Amino acid sequence: MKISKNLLSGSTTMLLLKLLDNKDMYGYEMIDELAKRSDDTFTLKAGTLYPLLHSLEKDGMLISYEENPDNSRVRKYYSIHKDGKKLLKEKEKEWKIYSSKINKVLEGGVKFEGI
Amino acid sequence: MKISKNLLSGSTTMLLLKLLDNKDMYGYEMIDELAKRSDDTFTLKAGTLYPLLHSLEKDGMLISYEENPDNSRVRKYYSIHKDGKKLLKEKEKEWKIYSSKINKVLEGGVKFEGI
DNA sequence: TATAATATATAGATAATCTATATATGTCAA
DNA sequence: TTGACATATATAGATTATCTATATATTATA
Repeated sequence: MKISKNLLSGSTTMLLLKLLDNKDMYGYEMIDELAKRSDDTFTLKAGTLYPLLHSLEKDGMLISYEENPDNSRVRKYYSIHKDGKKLLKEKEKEWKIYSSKINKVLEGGVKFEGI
Repeated sequence: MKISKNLLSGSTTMLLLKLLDNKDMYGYEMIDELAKRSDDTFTLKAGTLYPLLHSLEKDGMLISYEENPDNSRVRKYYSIHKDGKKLLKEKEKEWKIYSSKINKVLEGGVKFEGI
């Protein structure tokens, strides 16, 4: 099932930060890794990713550096910074609240598991 | 915690259909009921709600009628239609997939409870 | 009678996706 | 070696769902 783009809207930053919380990655790798980890549910477009990475770097959440670890082509790697880790924690907390409240409404006011 | 608007984006239609799946309501009542059921997490603005109701009615998901059951003022009630119920089922299915995949990514690839 | 809450409505702003396009490198088959 | 394709990064403009701001009218309350 294709997930509508506006449902994904708002969680993309959290997902990217989560990927980078595990290890440094370059842009294209993040697209592949996110698709892999989500069983092809989240297939981010390059036109979405790169501007988002630039803005996260501009805001001090990420730091980028160029490298070619396999001696092929130079790739632009991103590393999560201190503020990025803090933002990730906030986004995860927000997600837990948001999803539990959605589930509560769907259950007709009955409290769902978790939270 | 205030939930950022773009995280809510895309689930508003599902939530409104869910409310109307329980009983007919008028616009302002939906805002109150959604806030109540979500512990004030989802506080929809009138400027968001009314255009959305109009578009859902235009698409045949809802039917509206005017009534004043308490003999005070006339209110515009909305009733969920057949296509609206179908759309609600789809949206709920999409939500379950979406949320489980987000949780899977957050758990680092480990499967979460449910789904 | 004035003020606030209720109720509906619409125009325009904002923001996060998307598509489309551009450019360049690396791989592989003909 | 040349062409085609996948990889990789980038940006401009379109789309869309929310928001804010504003308008209008009714009802309740001080």
